[in-house]
Amino acid sequence: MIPRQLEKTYDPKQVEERWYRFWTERGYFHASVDHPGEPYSIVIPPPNVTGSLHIGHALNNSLQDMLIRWRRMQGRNALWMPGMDHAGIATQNVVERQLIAEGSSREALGREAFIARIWEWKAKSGGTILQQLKRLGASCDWDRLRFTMDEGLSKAVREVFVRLYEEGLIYRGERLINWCPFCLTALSDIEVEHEETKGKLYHIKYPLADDPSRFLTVATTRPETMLGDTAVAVHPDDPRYRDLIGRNVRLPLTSREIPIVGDPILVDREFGTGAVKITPAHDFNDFEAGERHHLPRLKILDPHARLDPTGLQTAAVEQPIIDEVQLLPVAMARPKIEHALQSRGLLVAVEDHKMAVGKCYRSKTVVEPYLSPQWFVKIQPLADPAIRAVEDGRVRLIPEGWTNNYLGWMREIKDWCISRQIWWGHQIPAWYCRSCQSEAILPAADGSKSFTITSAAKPIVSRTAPTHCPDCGTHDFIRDPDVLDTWFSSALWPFSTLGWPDQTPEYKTFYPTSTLVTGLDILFFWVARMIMMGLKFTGDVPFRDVYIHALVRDAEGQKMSKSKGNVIDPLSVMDQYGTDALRFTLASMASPGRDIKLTEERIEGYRNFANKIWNAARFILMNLEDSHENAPPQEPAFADRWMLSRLNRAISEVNAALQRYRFDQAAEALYQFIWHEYCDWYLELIKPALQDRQSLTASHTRRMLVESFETILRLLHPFMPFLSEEIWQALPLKTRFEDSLMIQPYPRSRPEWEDKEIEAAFDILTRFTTTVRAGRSLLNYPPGKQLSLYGDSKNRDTSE
RNA sequence: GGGCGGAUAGCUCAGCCGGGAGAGCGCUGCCCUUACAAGGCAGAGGUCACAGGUUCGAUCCCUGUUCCGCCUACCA
Repeated sequence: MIPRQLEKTYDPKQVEERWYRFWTERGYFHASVDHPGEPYSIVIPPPNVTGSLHIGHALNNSLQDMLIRWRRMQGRNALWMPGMDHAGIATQNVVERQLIAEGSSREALGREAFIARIWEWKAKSGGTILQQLKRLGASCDWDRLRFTMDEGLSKAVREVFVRLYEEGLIYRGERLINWCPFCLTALSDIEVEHEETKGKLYHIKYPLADDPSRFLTVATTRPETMLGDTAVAVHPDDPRYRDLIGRNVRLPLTSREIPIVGDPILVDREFGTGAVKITPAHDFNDFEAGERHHLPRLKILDPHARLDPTGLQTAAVEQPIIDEVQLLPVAMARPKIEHALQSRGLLVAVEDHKMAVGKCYRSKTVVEPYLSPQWFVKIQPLADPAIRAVEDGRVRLIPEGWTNNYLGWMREIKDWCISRQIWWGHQIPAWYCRSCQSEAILPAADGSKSFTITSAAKPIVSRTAPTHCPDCGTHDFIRDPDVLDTWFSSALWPFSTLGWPDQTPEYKTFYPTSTLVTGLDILFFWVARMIMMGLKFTGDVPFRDVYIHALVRDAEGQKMSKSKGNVIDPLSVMDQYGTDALRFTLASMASPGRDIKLTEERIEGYRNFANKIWNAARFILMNLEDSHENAPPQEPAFADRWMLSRLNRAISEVNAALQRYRFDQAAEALYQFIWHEYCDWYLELIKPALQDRQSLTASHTRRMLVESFETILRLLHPFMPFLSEEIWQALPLKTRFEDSLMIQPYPRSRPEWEDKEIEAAFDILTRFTTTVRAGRSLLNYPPGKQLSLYGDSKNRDTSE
């Protein structure tokens, strides 16, 4: 049976799929609640159902798999919980685009049929990423695969929503929110990406109502919104304007007069002209100022961010102006307004101005502040415990440098807008009685079947559809059409996937989870909210450690994106260099505090490393005898003792590094030891001893070779699972071990292997011995002190 | 505007508690030495961004400057 004939170069294609199937068929990935080991659990950051594997996923999931495989080999009851996210807007957009290509639309289909269509799509082409994760070697417990729209998870969502509502931590109200005019839905603050943009600052003269010869000049970046102004603010202590407070200005282009108010919060005397227009319905600051001064809110934009004719009428805009700008998108209306002001001599100046423009993180459309009835989570009562949990170390952020970021953000956190005006997602469990709330339920302006539920409507929030109205007893309801922010269900992920709200054995065993591995980009979207929800509903933190890894960038340090054409596709990397090479590369580059600039050369280098190991295996297999080795134990030779001492050091370093999430250091230690110590020196040094195959020395050396190499393979396995398994299976160890490397014990450091004297002697020798060949004669001396290397099986490093 | 991180060999980066300047790739020279040319051996290559300070001694600690990147923010 041995030596086995192996090819000169390692060919991952021959290997990977075979072993992955082997592992799954034997159920090695399955974590049982009955397992005697101490639980170790990780929930996967659920990839979008629309997603396909990009390099960031590859990094994120490789690291998780390393942790899981390491812990599993240590004897822990290791669960890696896999799943997918329904990804509300992203998924809806995908299917909607298909419909449009077919000449249809979601409106034409209607809500139910549209949702059915998405499920259909999901069944057919959703979740390709899961197959790709398998190629990566991910040892997830696939039996437990969850989806955020599962019945179980939906139940958790309803439970949380209803309980928060009943406690007054969820409310509905008309507020100014971030609105995407393309997606036609509300967004939360963190779904808006700010981008520095060159804009203009327009200085506009507003004539005083009682003295048209005098003007107040305001500065604005958005002149078109002036049509919705309901006041002008100045600083109450500003001597230039103090006397004007309380008087009115005539708002140009309209027939309205609006008051001049004093507002020290809104107005910075130094900026612009020291006078600010107030447009409460279309600007966040102005909204708040409007509340302070009890100003009306005039909404002049429609949901598409076009000038709304009805709104303009209400705002008493002059008819010729209405005719000119109605139904124009804001960007097109702006020059018209600018021109109108200019022709009346009211435009004093236009200067360049830098500003941050908010864009939708999905569609990249410019986001509008928009007044509409929405649902909110009152966040402060949830944030406080989440702040404390990090402050007192119950949740540890790694690297800890992010802790301050987290705390800073959490202390400034604002209420979370959780309603979205889309169809795909968890529909809000709120109903309205048609008979007693009829005044608050308005038919939609566009004449469609839909309707608008004003903020005055009184919702009935319930886990299931209500049977009768508690107020009037009738049973004619409409359900709130909104769905929840995708991140609402994600926030429950660590416990909803384990069966909560039921007290399942899985929940009791694996919650709180041990480690969360995530990128910085979703620290606030996701991590912070999981901590808040976890503490609120389970009374415990959702995870102990949060390992935050870097972003993967291209060789120029640019964020990878399809539009830039600079993506490194992990799938083609795996095709070309093998999964193990990719995994090892990502591990080696995962040093904290720096983004990863991935280059193909680096991957190639670790492909070579895999090949090096492969050839070391060939060398060992070529030297083995067909018969079993039955030589009596003998003390190891000088070279053996040196190698064992170094191996022991590598074992310590790898374990310590993994313990601290220093994947880069673990990879470095493995690389150094295996290549430059084990291969470059040890394998060379023992060659003479192997020459006389019949000799006792050769027999002992062979045994030492197999033993040490087997340990190396176990040490390597979390990083290069496929290669290590392939080689391990070829080694003649079956009589002693079970059938897969991945359930073998992970090496632990063995103090009796440490031998500082030998190491020092070796260092001195190699300083004067420039070639391996010369070193050989010196180092292959007979053994010095006795070492019980083989011992009996009890002494193996199998014990926990 | 506030905060964080980075600047070390041609390139990509590592350097944990202050004392040796390192790795991979690339480059040069010699080797198909019976595991591996995706390899071996030998080598060249650095004012550790800049300016001060602390110290017997600074890539490392402190201050400031410059340049990059990221996060965050309502200056109209």
